[in-house]
Amino acid sequence: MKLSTKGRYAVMAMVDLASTSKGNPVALADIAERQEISLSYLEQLFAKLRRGGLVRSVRGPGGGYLLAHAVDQTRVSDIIVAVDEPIRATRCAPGSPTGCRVNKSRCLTHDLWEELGNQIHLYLSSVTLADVCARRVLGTSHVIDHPTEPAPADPSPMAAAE
Amino acid sequence: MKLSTKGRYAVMAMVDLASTSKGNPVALADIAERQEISLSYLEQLFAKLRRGGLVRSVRGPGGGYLLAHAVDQTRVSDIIVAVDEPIRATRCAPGSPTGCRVNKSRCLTHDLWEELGNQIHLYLSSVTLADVCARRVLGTSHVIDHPTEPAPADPSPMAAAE
DNA sequence: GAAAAACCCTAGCAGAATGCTAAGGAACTT
DNA sequence: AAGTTCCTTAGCATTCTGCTAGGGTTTTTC
Repeated sequence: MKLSTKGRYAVMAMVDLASTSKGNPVALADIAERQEISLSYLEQLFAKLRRGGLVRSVRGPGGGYLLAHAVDQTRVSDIIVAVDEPIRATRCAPGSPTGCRVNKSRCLTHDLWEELGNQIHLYLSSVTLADVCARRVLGTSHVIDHPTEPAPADPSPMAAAE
Repeated sequence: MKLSTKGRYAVMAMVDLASTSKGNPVALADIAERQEISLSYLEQLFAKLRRGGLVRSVRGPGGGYLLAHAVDQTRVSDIIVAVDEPIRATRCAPGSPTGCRVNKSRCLTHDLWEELGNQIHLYLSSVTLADVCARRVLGTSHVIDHPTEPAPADPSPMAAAE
């Protein structure tokens, strides 16, 4: 899982598609204009989304793209996974626990990143296109409990993910 | 907040420092060798960590770096925030809700990314250096509840965060 | 059946970021 | 004073991102 801007563009386009299409195909050119994304770039993204089974295409005049599933069945995590290249195993191997054993502490951090990936996926799996369209996204930030003492007061409020 | 490999290197180095130092300064050259990171690159990272108030430095022979706070007071989120440049506001402004109003649906996704950033920060704030050293990282993946129907069975298990 | 509208595919490219090297300096200890 | 370590800046090769260019293929409509 790679959290890049590419995934953000794909989600923006899918939200546009979901909120524009009432069962009719939506032309990429329309999405490109509304979202201010280059048409050719969009075409590349939708090619991946189609291979991932998230959208269906209709060719010819009056054609365009359709959601393959209902809006409440299309999860944000699926979009990002479909669009972003899976992995670039620079140092550690992705899934293998024996992959990185150069040093103990490196393996320790490996566990941390893996769990972080789980957390991110967990959250993005809980949000569907229907949620984003209906603005049902904010307001459920509650603390993830963890087997350690609670952290002190936050000295540096973080910048947003963008 | 930017989740890059730079932050991973910094966390690796800080874990090494935490587990090596018993109140004594640790030379960067030692960390560089153990973690197989270029010394000069490490120096750049630790300059940022020092400016962020996460480590103290001792110059001269026998010198090196010390944690500024106890291991259970140093959170992973602080390390990443200190090392990664804060933001590259390509399209949307980071905190301002009025920043991106080119289109309705773009603002909708903006909320999504902001909440995702909160979730990531929340998790990384809950993990301290002490947790990583003691391998108290895995095993607490529970579902984040969300005001939507539960997603169907997962068709595509995700690759890890690395 | 031709024209037009849309999807489809590949190659490549400018700019930025990443990870790193190089070089020199400043401060501290012995 | 000499050595060890931190500290800073400049620059560079590689990779990724976002995009352009240019060509298809399929389908509908006239």
